[in-house]
Amino acid sequence: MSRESLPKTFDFQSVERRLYRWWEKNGYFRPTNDPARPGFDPARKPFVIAIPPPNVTGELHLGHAMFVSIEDLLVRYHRMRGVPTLWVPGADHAGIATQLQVERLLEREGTRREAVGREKFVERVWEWKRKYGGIIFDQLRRLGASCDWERERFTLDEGLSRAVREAFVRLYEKGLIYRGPRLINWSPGLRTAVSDLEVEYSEEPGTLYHFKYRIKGSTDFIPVATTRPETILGDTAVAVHPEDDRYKRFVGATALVPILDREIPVIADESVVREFATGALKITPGHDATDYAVGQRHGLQVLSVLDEAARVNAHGGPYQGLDRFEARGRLWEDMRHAGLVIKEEPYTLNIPRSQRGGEIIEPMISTQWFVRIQPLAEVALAAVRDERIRIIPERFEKVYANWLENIQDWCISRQLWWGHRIPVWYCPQGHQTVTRQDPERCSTCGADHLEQDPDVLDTWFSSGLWPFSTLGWPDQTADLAYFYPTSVLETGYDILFFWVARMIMMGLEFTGRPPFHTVYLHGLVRDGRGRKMSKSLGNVLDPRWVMDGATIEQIREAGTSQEVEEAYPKGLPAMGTDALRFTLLTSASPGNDLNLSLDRVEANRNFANKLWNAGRFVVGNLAGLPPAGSSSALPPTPADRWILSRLAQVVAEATRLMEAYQFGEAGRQVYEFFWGEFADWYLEVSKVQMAESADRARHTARVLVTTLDACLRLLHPFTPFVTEELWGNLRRAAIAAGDEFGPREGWPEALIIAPWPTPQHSVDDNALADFALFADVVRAIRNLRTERKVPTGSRLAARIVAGRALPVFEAMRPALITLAHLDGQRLEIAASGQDTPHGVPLTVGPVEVHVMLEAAGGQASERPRLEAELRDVEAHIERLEKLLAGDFAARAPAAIVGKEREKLAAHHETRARLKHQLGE
RNA sequence: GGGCGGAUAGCUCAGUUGGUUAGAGCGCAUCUUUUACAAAGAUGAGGUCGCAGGUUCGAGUCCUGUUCCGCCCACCA
Repeated sequence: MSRESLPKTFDFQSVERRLYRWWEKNGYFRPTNDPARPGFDPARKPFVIAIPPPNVTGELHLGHAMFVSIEDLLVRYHRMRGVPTLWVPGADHAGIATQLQVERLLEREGTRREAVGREKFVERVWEWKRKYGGIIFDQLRRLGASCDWERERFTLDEGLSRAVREAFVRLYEKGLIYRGPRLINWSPGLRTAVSDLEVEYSEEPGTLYHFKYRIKGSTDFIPVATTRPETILGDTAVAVHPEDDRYKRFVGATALVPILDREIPVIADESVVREFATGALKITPGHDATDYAVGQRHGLQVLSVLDEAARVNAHGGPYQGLDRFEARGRLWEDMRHAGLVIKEEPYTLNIPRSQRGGEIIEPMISTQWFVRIQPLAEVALAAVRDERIRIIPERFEKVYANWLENIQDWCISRQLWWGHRIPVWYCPQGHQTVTRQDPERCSTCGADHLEQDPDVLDTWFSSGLWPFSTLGWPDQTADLAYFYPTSVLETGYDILFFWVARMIMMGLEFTGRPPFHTVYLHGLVRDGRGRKMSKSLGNVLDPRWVMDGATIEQIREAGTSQEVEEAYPKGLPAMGTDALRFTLLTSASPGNDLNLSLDRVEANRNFANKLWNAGRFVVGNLAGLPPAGSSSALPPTPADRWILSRLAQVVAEATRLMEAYQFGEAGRQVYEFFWGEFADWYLEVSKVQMAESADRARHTARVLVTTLDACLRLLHPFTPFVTEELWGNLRRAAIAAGDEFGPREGWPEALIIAPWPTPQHSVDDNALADFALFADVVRAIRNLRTERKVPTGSRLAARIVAGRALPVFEAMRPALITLAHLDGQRLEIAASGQDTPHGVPLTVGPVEVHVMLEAAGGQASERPRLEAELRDVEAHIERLEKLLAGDFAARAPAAIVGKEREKLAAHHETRARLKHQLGE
């Protein structure tokens, strides 16, 4: 009956949502040991992951699919190992990204944020967040993320805002936060400062402008080159190398800024590269980082010539009000007329662009808040160096160290409205008041007219607190005491500096402990040809299409590449969450980018279906099982011993690999075992065994249940849905079939909380060898059938000279007949051959097989094949004998040498067989 | 300029303490719709593991050099 109740293909579409709701409703995502609940045991060590909080503006993409797959795998694995497990979900308010969304909304309404006003605007953003902020969580659920949703957090919620405030005040009080004018990266479009990390440099063709810097009171000039002529307006020195014979006589002279005729000094500085361009350098401390450093060394004036929209300001004289690029052109033309232009040459520029939107960033002097990062960086560096934190893959430890060793102070203020307002108040005297509670009066002079700093904090400031702020910090909550530090921090290597390093710094600073002991970094998901997925390339693959399918119209509408269209002209078939997860988990290795191929996802969809059907077979057989006969104690068959030995090996190996963070290999091993050994071989043999007798059937069913159950458990962290659904059916069928089919400790209520398997049987090496030989014989006969084009339906007679493997072949006789399509009436199995060999001779190691092909050619035609085999074997023998005669036998480990000796012995045996068959 | 990664079958990729006949999926060829599964089964073809040296009894795996591709960091205008 249940055979009929299970559909032929796995209908993941309907199953996935149902199971997720069921898991969540039953509370399986909550930690089994919870400080808030009765029976709490503080001594049990939990496994904890803080989710990398997606942006509230987020749309599900393959990066999410990747992190959910890996983190959910870890979480499910530890949960099954019986460890109290917590995965804290949440979202990031994502300052700029979210503010832009709402600004765009206002634009459509025909207004702007400045017109709406700060308070109203922020309210609009909250409104927007309430409306769309939850969508990303539904999408994470779709991927199977088993987070504890009752602990969901948001970087801008009340508790986390308090944490941010506390962190800021503490750093301020320690003198690690300061405010001041510095050269920072300015985004003229967004009108805010951004951090060094938010700037990307892109090589672009441009021009190097050569011109004359006139010397005051002389007709002499110094030739200077620049890529940005408009910055001439802000020059406050001309620098030459102190030992440059061409120019050193000018040092100390006064130069005249072109057009403006402002007087500036000529200085000498070692940093000037004599060989580059003209060998003389104009210094613009107000708009160039290098020049800023030179200016600091020489006490030069710092002149800002651009306003916040990157237009020339009053210092620019006649160019005031012009956009920087327009000013560039005008100034250069004016200089040409003034005879100051030498030449223009094509030059490749390294242009700083905003990571968001790509607009050109202008280095500018601006008063901002900074974190003095050195002391924090040193502690963070030590934590990795002394292995309190381990990074996987290891090579990123060097990248991490290199960054922290050369780190610059962190600009944390942003001129935005959406975010954590900087908790600093100014009185009319300009005193700063920084407190945990909003102050009434100035802490210095007592003035009661205070104004709060208008800026907000960099989003990463709050994310840096994430592992502990989500657990209640700064309050010493029970959650914080029990679940902190977290265990593994898993994320993409692209935010190692942005997020991981800052969490480590902040965690150590505020809690005195590393926020996690392991950092696992995954690579970026790229398209099938290795390109970054981007809207402009039109190669973005939406994970929802992969899971649920997409029509060709949907794909075209999203502007996805030809590639997908060509491969799937009728649209993408639905392939399910499990297939996507398994693909991401098994085809990627840590820290390496993955070119996702849809073929692979499809193959794994087929794997899910394979699981489903093999499971269906086992479940169906349980339902139709005959009642037990008189003698229920039967010895296991060679096939039973083999599969249970292999299962024990696979369980041990998969567990070892999971512990070693080699998830992909663990998944692949179980895949190979399930499909290539259990389904392809044991299942086929089991059909024969089930038909033998009632007792044998029940016995075989137990092996089937044991193996399937273990495989489903091993695979559950990878493919949670198909395994849970199947396991539920298996459980029901097994319970109905009798106690003997259950695990000794009974069936748990759900796979998600079932214990991770441990090896239940010892590995029987003889059983492994016996079955390998059996399978080789079957393959050899099948091969012959194909080679000789024997019709599928016809059965062949055969004679097998099994030697010492006789008992195995006798025991496997019925399976041999079925799998090799032999004629049972005319199959002879003997220990040794007495007669002249007849039929087509095959040699499988120590076993000699003669297959009777009535219609086929004579025995003579077999000579070439047998001779070829003999040559092959003799080559092996020669190689091995040479190997064993050399230093190898003396120097290699005994076990390795022994293995080679065994191989040699087997080859000798084969050679004897072949010679015998050739009549020698 | 410094650092890192990749280069393995036609394609996409595995291959973690070096073990001697290198694996998978897709694709390809031939056969099969046999009651778990055609999203399948059976059989097969296909690789001097980028190149050159070295260490070792033994190298895809370790070392050195080198070529191509990609990434990160960096104050030569």
